[in-house]
Amino acid sequence: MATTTTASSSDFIRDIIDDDLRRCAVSTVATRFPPEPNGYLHIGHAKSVCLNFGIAAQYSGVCNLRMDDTDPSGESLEFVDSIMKDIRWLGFDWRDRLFYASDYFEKLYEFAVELIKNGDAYVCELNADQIREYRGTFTEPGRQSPWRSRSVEENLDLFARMRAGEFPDGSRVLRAKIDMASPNIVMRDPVIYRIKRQPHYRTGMDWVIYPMYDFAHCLSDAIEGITHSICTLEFENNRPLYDWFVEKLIQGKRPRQIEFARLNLSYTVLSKRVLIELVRRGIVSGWDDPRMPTVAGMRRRGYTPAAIRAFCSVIGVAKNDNLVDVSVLEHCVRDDLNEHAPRAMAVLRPLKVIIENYPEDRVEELEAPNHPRNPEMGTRTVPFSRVLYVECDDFMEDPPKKFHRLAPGREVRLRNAYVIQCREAVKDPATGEVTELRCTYDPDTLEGPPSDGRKIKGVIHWVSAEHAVAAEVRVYDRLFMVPEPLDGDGDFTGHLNPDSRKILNPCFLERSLADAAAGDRYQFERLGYFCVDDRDSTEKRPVFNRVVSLRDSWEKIAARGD
RNA sequence: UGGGGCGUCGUCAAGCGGUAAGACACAGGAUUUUGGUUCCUGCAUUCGGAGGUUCGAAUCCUCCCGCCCCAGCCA
Repeated sequence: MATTTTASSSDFIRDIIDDDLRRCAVSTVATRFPPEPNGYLHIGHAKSVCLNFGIAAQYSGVCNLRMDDTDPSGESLEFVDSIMKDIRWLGFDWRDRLFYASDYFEKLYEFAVELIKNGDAYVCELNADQIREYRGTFTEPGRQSPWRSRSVEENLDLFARMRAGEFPDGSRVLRAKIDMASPNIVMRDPVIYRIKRQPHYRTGMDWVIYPMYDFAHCLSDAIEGITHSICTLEFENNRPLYDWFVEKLIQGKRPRQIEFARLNLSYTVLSKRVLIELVRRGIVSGWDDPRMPTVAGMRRRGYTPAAIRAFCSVIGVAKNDNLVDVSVLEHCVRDDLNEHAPRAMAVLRPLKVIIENYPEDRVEELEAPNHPRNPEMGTRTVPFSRVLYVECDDFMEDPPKKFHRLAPGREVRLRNAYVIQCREAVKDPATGEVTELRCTYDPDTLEGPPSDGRKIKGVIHWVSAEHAVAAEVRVYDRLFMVPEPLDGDGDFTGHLNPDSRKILNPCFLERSLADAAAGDRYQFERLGYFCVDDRDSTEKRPVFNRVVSLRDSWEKIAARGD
C-alpha cells in the first residue's frame, strides 16, 4: 500500500492549535514559512514546509511564504527563485501570500522609534568586542552599557542619524533596554539594529541599517496576522524576547511561537555551512547534485514530491532530538515509485550472450507488461534476437548453490521471454576474463514453464544487442559512510564515500526507453528506479540517474557467504 | 557553571492515572516470469535511574543521572 497521503496524524503543535481554537484564542489559523534567501532548501526545510502548509490546509487557514531577508549579505534573487520553485514542486501553494521582511523595513523602523520613545531602546556606541564583554557569561551577569541612560531625544536623534548614514558601520547599534542581569543571555539588551553598508538585493542602497532577526521576525509575524509561528528548537531561548517585543509594540491579537525539533538524517548532513562547502569545494557538482539532500538535488535524483511529503508525515513532529534513519526516506521513495513507475529492462554492466539455436536473421516482438500488478499501465513490445546482453553480475563461473542465475550448464528464465541454458563461457585468452556466453533457448517456454516439469528458479533481465539504446547511467550512493558525519571534530571530509557516484557507460536499454523524456522515472527490473537526468541527457545519449535501488535480499544472502 | 529544552524498542514516534499504537530496520514463512511487490508471523512484562503517592503510574510528587541549545552587530 502506497503511503502517498499527506494525512497528518496529530502532534503536539496541532494539539496546541486545537486547544487555541477550542478556547477561541484564535478563530482562524495563520502560519508562515520564513526562509532566508541565502541558500537552497533541503529536506529539513521540506519538513517545515509540510508542517506549516499542511497545518494551514488542515485547518482551512493560510500559510504565508515570507522571505526573511533582513541581512543583505548572502541574500539574492537566485535563492528566492529556487525557494519558490522548490515549494511549488513539493506541492504547496502560497497563492498571493508572498511577503518579504524587507517590505516591512519602514514599518519596523517606526516600531523601533516607538520603542525608543517609550524608553525601551537606546543607541549604544560600544563596539562588537565591548558588547560581548559587557554581556557577561552564563554564570556572571552583564554590565550596563555606559550609553544605556541617554535621553529619549538623544536616542531619537542618534537613531535617525544612523539611518541617514552619518555613522560608519559597526560604530553604533540600537539595543533593547531589557535586563543585563537576566539569566537568559538573549535578554541582556539585545541588539536590534546594526549599521551595514551593503546593498540589499531588493531595497538596494535605501538602507544602511538593518533590523536583527529577533526584532524583525516577531513583528513581521504580527504584521501578517500570523497566529502560530512555528520554528525550530534552537529558538526556544529567544521566545521570551519574541514575546517582549510583541507585548511592547502590538495591541490586539499576538502571534505565538512554538518550537519543534529540526530533522537530522543519518548518513547525510543538513547544515547550511557544510552544504555550501560541499558545493564550493567541488565535492558535489552543485546545489542540485543528485547526492545533495537539497530539494533541488532530490528532484534531480528522481525523488517524487509525494514521497518527500510521505516522509515528512511519517517521521512526525516532536521536541526530541532525533536522527532519522535515511532508510525511512528511501522506503517512502520506493513505496511511491513501486506503485507509479513503469517497468523496463536495462543492462548496466553488459555481458554478451549468443543464443546458438536462434536464427541469425530472426527478431521476435515480445509483449511485456509495464507493471506487474497494474494492468491499466498497459504493455509494450520488446525485441528478442540471437545476440543479447545480460548483466555481468548475473553470471558466475563457479557459483554457490543458492545462486539462481547463469553459470555453465545452468538454466535461467529471461524476463518476459524464454528459458535459456548456458553451454559455454568464452574467455579472453590473454586475461581470462569472460567475454561472451554461448547459450541455447527452449522455444516452448515463452508462455510458461518447461513442459517436462523442470523448475527454473532464476529470472534475469536482458536486452537485444541490435536494438539496444546506449545510455550513461549514474549510480548514486550515500555521500557519507558514517551515520553522523559531523560527529566528533566536525570535519566531514574523512567520512566522504568515494563511491557515492559511479558512472556507467555504455549501458544498454531496451528499445522503448528511446522515448524517455527528461524527468521520467522507470523501474529497471531487478536493479532499481532510474530517472532521466534533465541537465546532461542529450538526444544521442540519454543519462539516467539511479533514484534508489530495489531492496536486495540476495545481497544479504551473498554477504553471509556460503 | 546560570538559563532553556529533552529522555518510551536498533531508529523515528503514539501515549495525557486503568495496565505499552504505528512506521522504518531486523528475523522467519507463503505467493511470485523482478532474490522486487504483496501477504502472514516474530520483535519494549516495561518507559533514563532511585524513592514516594495510589487499588492501579510511562503518565502525579521528590531527588539523582544523561543528552541538546544559548555568551553573532547570523537566522
